[in-house]
Amino acid sequence: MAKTVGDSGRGRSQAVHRALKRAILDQALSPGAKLPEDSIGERLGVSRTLVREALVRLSEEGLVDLRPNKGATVARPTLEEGRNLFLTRAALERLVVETLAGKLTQEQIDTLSAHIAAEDAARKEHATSIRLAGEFHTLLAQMTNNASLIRYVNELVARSSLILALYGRPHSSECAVSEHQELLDSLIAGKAEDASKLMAHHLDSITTRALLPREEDRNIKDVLSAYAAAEGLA
Amino acid sequence: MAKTVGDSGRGRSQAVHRALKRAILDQALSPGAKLPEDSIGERLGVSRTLVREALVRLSEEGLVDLRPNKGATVARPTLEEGRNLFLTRAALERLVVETLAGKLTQEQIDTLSAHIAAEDAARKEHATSIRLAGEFHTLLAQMTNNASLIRYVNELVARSSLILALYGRPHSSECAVSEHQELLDSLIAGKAEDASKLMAHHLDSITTRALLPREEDRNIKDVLSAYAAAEGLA
DNA sequence: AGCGAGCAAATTGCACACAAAGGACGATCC
DNA sequence: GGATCGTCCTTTGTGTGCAATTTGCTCGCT
Repeated sequence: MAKTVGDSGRGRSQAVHRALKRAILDQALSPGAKLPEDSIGERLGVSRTLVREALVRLSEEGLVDLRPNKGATVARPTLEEGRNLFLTRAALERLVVETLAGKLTQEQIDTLSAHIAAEDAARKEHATSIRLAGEFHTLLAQMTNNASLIRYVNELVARSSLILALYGRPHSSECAVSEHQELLDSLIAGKAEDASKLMAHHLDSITTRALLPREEDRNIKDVLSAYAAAEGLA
Repeated sequence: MAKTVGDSGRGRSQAVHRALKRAILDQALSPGAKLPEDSIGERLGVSRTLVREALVRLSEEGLVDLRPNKGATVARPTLEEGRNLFLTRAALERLVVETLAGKLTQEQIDTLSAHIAAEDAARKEHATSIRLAGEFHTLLAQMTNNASLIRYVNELVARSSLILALYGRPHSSECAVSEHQELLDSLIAGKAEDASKLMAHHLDSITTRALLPREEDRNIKDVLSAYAAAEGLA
């Protein structure tokens, strides 16, 4: 394990954190997967101490579930949580666009345009395209210079990947590229209202069109309660 | 500092976390204060390991600054960050009231009314009154059943205490009790628009009326650069 | 005096060791 | 045959030791 001095500007636990985060977002580790401290540490060449620290951080970010004495697993949000999450996202991203409308510098505009082009180019590769779509949103957030806003949007976008991984329709293009373009146009034009509406619609359409329940995890309780009722139980 | 076995459903690091959080919010530890792992652990009767874990959590919550090799200090947000934070809060709490408008159960209404009464009663005690005012907002968030929303509002409310501790006008009543009452009335009446506006105004008035710069920490760099220029340095 | 090298104290970074909890498996007892 | 209990094994919880880094201070040099 390369331990070249500059491993990171900072402690190695950050490196572990990033590695795991990346793995999760890439779906190399799928929701529900166990994350034993030992094996991870071994694999990454660090002690459990550091892995543990990274796991704590990830759990604070909502990417990992940490259950006492039972260890860590990749988070497995419910569909309900997913919907709520997108609601929260909408609230925050609304603030993003309101802040940005009419205030983008040329440089920022270029950055965003380039990104949209990249999204368009990568349209075929499902995985890449999801990642890029997310990045567009974090990119926007970044431009607000509002630290807490940036942090939360980043976090929610990351978690959205999990949601989509679990409940996303197989081949839907979750973030229509054209919608990003329209949004950008509104922002440039300084039409805060329009941009706001577009963003709201954009996110809303994900929950209504792209998310759908999976058979295999209709809540066990729900399933059982139906059967229970049929049998006059509970 | 009760340390009775049942400390919490969970590990003792949670207890440490809560203890520190409480201490910070009570301003027993003021912004900028050093938080050495050793002394804290000693004082709380746990090892550095647990303290460390708690500190990591607190830093994720933004209550503590964690700098590599330099240890932890109670966070010291800038005024600018403070303003942005309230902007973010407004965006989220807007969602809270929109979600809740016209949907409160009688029980919830009672809870909120009782809380407002308590706020009114404690109006004299500055510290208590700040805490209660914050709790009103977290209470509202709680009622949305939206996990991420709840988490973020809690976090932001907590951080708001820090901001107010640093930049709050000495004797301003940061959250006018009457405003909470009005807000509740609108929510009960199901007037989402009104409630939304009230909340926005409520939070906005804090930033415009209650926050003011402090002399002693005009950004050190700014201050110094002025002096440096005067002296022909840098 | 002023300045910097270098030493010493305090603190963090990290790994490891041991204790305890949870779970799997098999023996035992109705 | 099935349920229950006990034992072993795996994984987590927590304390402690040692290395590394930072910081402040002293001392000698200019």
